[in-house]
Amino acid sequence: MQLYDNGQDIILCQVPAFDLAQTLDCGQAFRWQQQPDGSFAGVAGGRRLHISAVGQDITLHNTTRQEYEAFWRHYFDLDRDYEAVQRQLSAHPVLRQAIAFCPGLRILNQEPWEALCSFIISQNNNIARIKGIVARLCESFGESLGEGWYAFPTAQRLAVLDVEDLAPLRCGFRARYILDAARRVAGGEIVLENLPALQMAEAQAVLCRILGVGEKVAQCAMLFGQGRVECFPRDVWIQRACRSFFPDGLPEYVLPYAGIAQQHLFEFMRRQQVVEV
DNA sequence: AGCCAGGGTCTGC
DNA sequence: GCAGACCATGGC
Repeated sequence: MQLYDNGQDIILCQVPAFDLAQTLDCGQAFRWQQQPDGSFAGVAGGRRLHISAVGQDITLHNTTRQEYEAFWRHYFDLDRDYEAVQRQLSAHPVLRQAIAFCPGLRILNQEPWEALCSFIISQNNNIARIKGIVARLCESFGESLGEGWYAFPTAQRLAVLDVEDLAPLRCGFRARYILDAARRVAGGEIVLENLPALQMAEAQAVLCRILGVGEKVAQCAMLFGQGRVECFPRDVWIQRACRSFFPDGLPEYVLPYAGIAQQHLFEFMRRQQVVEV
């Protein structure tokens, strides 16, 4: 994969397995907006980015080589061999179909707090509405990045708020969940950065101390916010997929990358309206 | 109008 | 351990 730096943009040539829409609009992140020309604009890690693609050539606009190396390279998971992972998962016929359906889907390495908070908001909710709530959360309490863009608010900022302060978000019963999470993280009771060192069950138990965090939200927080690609969050779509296609559980060879398989299945099920057996 | 959405909590057996 | 009510909100 060749990299060019023209002084304004970073250009990545022939990036394997990277489709912007499949990756940024698949329900794993909620802050990317597709532009009329098909490119995407958004914020991650307190940084604004505009990203576009021509074929497999990807351009990161208005960023630097340093920012790319320090952040975006890992955020877009560019050091993982997705073709090898996809080959391994494709041993199962349904996964082969699901991967063929969105072969350019990557799992983003989002910030731990943003992932946790976003998926607390996701519970018993739909993606369009999650995006709206997250947008209002950032506009209300995130640091301004100029021109109407805002960082995701820190746990410290949210921890001092009260339920009434979150009323404009219209997030319903989730308001007190957000505040409970923010207070535990800001107070140091839960150090998200330390969780990857724990066994998965142990890390999950820590996350589940937060009000409104159960197994599914914890698995999402670890998959999307802590690089744990073996996590397998089971939402209603994945439950249906498992009932239909994996009644005896996932095959052994899927387990190390169950989270990647999961995201392909999620898109395959919800976008294709796959009928249950 | 009723059902569903990237679920979880609380109560009661 | 497990079922069932309940939780806010909005799109269909």
